[in-house]
Amino acid sequence: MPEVATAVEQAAFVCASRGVQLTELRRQVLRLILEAEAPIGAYALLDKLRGLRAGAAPPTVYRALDFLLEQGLVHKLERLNAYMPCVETGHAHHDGHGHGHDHPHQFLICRKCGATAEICAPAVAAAITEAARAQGFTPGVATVEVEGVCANCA
Amino acid sequence: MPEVATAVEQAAFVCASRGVQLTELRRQVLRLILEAEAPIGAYALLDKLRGLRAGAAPPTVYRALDFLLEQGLVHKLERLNAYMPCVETGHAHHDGHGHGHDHPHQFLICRKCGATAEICAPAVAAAITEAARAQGFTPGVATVEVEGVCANCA
DNA sequence: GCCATGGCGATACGATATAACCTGGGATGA
DNA sequence: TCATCCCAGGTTATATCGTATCGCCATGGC
Ligand SMILES: [Zn+2]
Ligand SMILES: [Zn+2]
Ligand SMILES: [Zn+2]
Ligand SMILES: [Zn+2]
Repeated sequence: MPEVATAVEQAAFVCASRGVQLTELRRQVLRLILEAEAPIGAYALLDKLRGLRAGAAPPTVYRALDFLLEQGLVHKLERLNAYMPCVETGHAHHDGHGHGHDHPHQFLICRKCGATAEICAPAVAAAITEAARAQGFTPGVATVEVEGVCANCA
Repeated sequence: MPEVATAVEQAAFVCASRGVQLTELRRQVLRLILEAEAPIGAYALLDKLRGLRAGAAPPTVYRALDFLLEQGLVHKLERLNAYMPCVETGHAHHDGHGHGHDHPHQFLICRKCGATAEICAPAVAAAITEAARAQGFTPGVATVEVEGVCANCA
């Protein structure tokens, strides 16, 4: 998977430009998430990580996940308790609505094959903001996860 | 709380009309969820339930929750791993977009006080459906949970 | 050298959720 | 009447998800 290596290098560049360290452990965890074909749970990740680091324990993987989540390199799927890579990583040519870090996003989760796509639909974010404000609510981060059937499985 | 009793009776009516049983256990769990001031976790529910049923165990509460979720009487907040009553229960005079069972809904979760409101914003549902279809994805149930600050806490 | 910081190994624990098995009661139908 | 089935729910154990805490070591100012 050459695109995995590319994504890891982009992540390393992003981290370097922010003055944070993409250490070997974090790199390994990111790579495992990138190699997974669908969102992957923390303990599945731990099993795979043990192939690379004998002594890995839950805090090992959770600390790496915390870092990757903070940096916006991966996302957590709340419905699945699982993690997947952010598709926006390394899109340095983008700007505006927060690409690369804490950007608005939505997920489409296929109930047949489990494939999950991250999309960025400004119209959805705008509708949510408006609906929240209509209730006097000041919106922050919105979790949007849609279960359904993907194009391949239809 | 007279409105709790009313809501339980409405739920009983809805269940009877569907030919399913709102048993004593399910009624107790629904009542505890209705009495909670914010979304309540399964194990907090279990603690309270033990005041009513000495031998209650995790499966006791999870089975009741499964039933109440299936019937659309309560909702699960994925970000919180907690449960709250559906505000639409018993709105028999409503029809159209699925009131009372599997209806589109969104949640506004206050990060200060934890108060959570269920809203129904058709514009949000429409934007999500459109964004999903644009990807060739056939959308089903959408989880929308917005973290932010409520009107009281602003 | 000294100390602050950050990464991470290691143990333990808490919180969330399900699997597997069994019992009893009511409906159904011979 | 009795066999049969389904369903609710009790019981025990286990899987999964996530934190708290301690301590070691390397790095980098001072
Ligand atoms: Zn992203
Ligand atoms: Zn699919
Ligand atoms: Zn509802
Ligand atoms: Zn509030």
